[in-house]
Amino acid sequence: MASSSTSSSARSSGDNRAEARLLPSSFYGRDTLEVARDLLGKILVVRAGPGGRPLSARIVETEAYSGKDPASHSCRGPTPRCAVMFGPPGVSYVYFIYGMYEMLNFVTEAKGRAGAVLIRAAEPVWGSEEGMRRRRGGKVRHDRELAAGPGKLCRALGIRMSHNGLGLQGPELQVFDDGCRPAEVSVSPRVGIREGTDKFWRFFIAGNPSVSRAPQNREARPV
DNA sequence: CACTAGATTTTCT
DNA sequence: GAAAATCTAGTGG
Repeated sequence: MASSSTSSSARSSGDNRAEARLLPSSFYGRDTLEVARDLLGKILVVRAGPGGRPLSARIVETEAYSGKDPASHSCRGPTPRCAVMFGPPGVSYVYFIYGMYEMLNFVTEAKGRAGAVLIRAAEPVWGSEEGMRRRRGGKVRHDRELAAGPGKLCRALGIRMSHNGLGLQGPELQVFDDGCRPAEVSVSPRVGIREGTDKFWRFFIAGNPSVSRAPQNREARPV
């Protein structure tokens, strides 16, 4: 592998035409709904540690959670679990749920305002054979299913509670813009919540095979 | 295809 | 003590 890990460029997929640009923290310090939509098509890179082999995947499905919305962990103020949502943007928020699964979020909004985007699904770009498939237990038929859901995504990429509060500028976590723009974006109610179901705050790339198969897909509409 | 139950732990009431 | 921003395997039509 070539040197210069300090460069903001990165070869990500088989598409080397465009030079990938590391997203600055100002990208995240905006309205949560805008960040959730704009994250579609971006490349997430996860490194297990210094010298660890990177895994990368293109984000294809997100959800917005912010402020006092009853569906958001932030709705009752900065509890120990969700305190990071109130901190500076461009940081990871990882929490554990259902006794089994980690969930990966990116903190949004200016410091002091609570917001986060749940990364619900991604399309493997690099490392699916060596890393992701092994982490998923080897019983996944197609690459497109490796990270087609928030729990699956964390399993495939090796995201654990130790990733909570890490900056998205690296070295463990990075998000790149490689110039790709989703052809068509759809919205729907968020998945797995009981309150706030009236809001269409789930975003996904229409027709992408790595989008999770959620009941909400029936209610989806183009944006 | 639709629906159900079970796994299993952190957080808050 | 109950619910939770989930997934899988199983049943039945």
